[in-house]
Amino acid sequence: MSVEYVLKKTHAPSSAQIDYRAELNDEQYAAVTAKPGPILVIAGAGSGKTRTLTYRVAYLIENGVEPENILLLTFTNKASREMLERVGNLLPHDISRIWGGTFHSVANRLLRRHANELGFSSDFTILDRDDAADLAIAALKATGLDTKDKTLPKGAVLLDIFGLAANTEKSIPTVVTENYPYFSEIVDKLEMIHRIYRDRKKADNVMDYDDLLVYALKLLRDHEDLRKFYQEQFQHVLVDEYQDTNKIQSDFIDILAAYHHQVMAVGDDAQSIYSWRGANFENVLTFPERFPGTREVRIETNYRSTPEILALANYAISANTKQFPKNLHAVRPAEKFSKPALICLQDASQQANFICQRIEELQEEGIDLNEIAVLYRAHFHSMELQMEMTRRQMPFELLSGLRFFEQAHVKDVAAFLKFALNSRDELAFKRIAALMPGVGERTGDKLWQKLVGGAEFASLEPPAKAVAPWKQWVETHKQITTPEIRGRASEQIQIVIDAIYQDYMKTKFPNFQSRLEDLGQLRAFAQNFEKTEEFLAQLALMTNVDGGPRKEGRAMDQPCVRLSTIHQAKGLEWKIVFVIMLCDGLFPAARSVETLEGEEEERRLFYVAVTRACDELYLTYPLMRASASFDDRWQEPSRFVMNYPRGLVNEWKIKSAPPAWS
DNA sequence: AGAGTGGGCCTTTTT
DNA sequence: GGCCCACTCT
Repeated sequence: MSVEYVLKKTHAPSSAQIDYRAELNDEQYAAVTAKPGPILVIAGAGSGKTRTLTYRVAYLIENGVEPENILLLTFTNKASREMLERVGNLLPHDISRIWGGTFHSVANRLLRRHANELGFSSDFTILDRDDAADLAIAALKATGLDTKDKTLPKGAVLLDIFGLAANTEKSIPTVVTENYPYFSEIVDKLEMIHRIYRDRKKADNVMDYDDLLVYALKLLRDHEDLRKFYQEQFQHVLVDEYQDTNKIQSDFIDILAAYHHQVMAVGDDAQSIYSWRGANFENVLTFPERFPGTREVRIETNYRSTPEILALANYAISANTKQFPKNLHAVRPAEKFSKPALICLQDASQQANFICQRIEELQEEGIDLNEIAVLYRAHFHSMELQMEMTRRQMPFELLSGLRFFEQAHVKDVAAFLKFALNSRDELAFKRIAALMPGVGERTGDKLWQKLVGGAEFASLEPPAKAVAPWKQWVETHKQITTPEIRGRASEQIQIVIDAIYQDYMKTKFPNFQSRLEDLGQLRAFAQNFEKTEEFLAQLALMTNVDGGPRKEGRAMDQPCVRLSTIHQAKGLEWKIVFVIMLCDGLFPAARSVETLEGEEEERRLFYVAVTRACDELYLTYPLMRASASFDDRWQEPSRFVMNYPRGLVNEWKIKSAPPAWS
């Protein structure tokens, strides 16, 4: 395949400002300066994956590729922003024209331009998971099925089934057979619910997360002109975390790259942790088949961790049967105190105590709190630790749990804006309606039916109790849809707060002040957008990691410990890492170890966790999980920390604390 | 009939 | 802490 025009020399390479040879190792250099064509980079943990991608982008631009001809796909907005920032620091060029972002945000960008080709209008709104689950249940009800029937799946489960079908591009029956055999009796019903759910979204002009990918791909498949346009535009497609792509994402890449064939896919099969979302690391394996002439580069030098930490990581992952052979080696010298520590505690509160105490000691040694992270399998594993840190006034930031956007008050205010923008948004309408006294699900639905039946919004008749606030809503709605204000999200938010929402909040929430401050931040965030639909889309696609402001009783920018799920920690690193709650059944999760695939994915997750650590790694497990709502339960240590070879870890003895109830 | 409230039960991971 | 269900109140 000849693609001679790609490295056209509009800038002479001699003007290069970057000394690639000096700044990269041989493996990285080979990837960064590879000739045009498909490239597969197998990069181990901590080997400079981000660095390689960043320099590759810089290299392309220095060699005359225009920024808008580059598509850089990542898994999180944070990763995308960091990479683009680093490219910007390397080059004097204007890099804002690079197409960079998550699969979902790039799909969103395409769909905003071309939604009308698909029967949507370009101001469609995006459903978050809760909204989507509600709509799925509404679809179930619409089929006439009995919602009391316990054999029918709940909204979240429906969504999982539909989502897996979308992400793997399989039919509902296939997904049910392969992944949900216990629903095979009701597969017809599931298909019916799915059809209604899909039609409802279209009628309401809303899309769920999976739809962004589904419709973006459909757009390219069904419209030859658009397909050609974007295929020609994206001369270079670069993909981070390729091992976590699923069928629909890899098809999206393949179709966009079908003209230029210039894809750089970077990944590590050992870090594939999203199979439950349809991710299939065999995409890595089959890449060379799909892109003939693929050049393979392996980056196996780890710069991040001490050899002792890496030894543990390599030992842990070696138990997996399904993996590509790799030889990840450390460049850092062995250090005296860098052997991972394994610590057994009585229960979760003693564990929390130990961690806080150790962190305080580290602080005294001069370690910055920003250099410390505590990682766990599931958000609720961090509860006792959060309480202890709060008690000690130790500043921390939560990367897991509810996102900024998912908090009720943020969603409420956003609903006003959504409905103002898209009067077909049923969920937004019903959400606001339900804020009114005496209005619940039934009344909300009746009012919606009247509206759909052609009634004027202003002439709807709510129950007597709700008349006054309803009038206020009508008035507010008028204000935020005037031509001057429509589209200006920040002002709209202020109007909604002043006119109606503030009064509601005072009566509804005990922590009214703090929520009001949240909304102030929401307003500030909204000022970054020129159009309300851009603001709302970004809000829906944003995770709390990506800048959703969160405060746990601390000032902004104050150093703090990070508390994160391992999934959220992917791609990040800290000097000091604690991995907690290493109890069998919690990590690995009980439900995951029923199959070999499940157990191996948990082990990869453990591998990801330990490879986040640069200098010190602490593995802790409580013998008993005590919590307010559960009976105390004895726990077995995680299979991932049992039977280590001698010398791999230091087992710390903690003198037993007085029982929690004394 | 449908909105609001209190008690019991269980907790994966996310764009 | 959150969700669901059953019960009570309007």
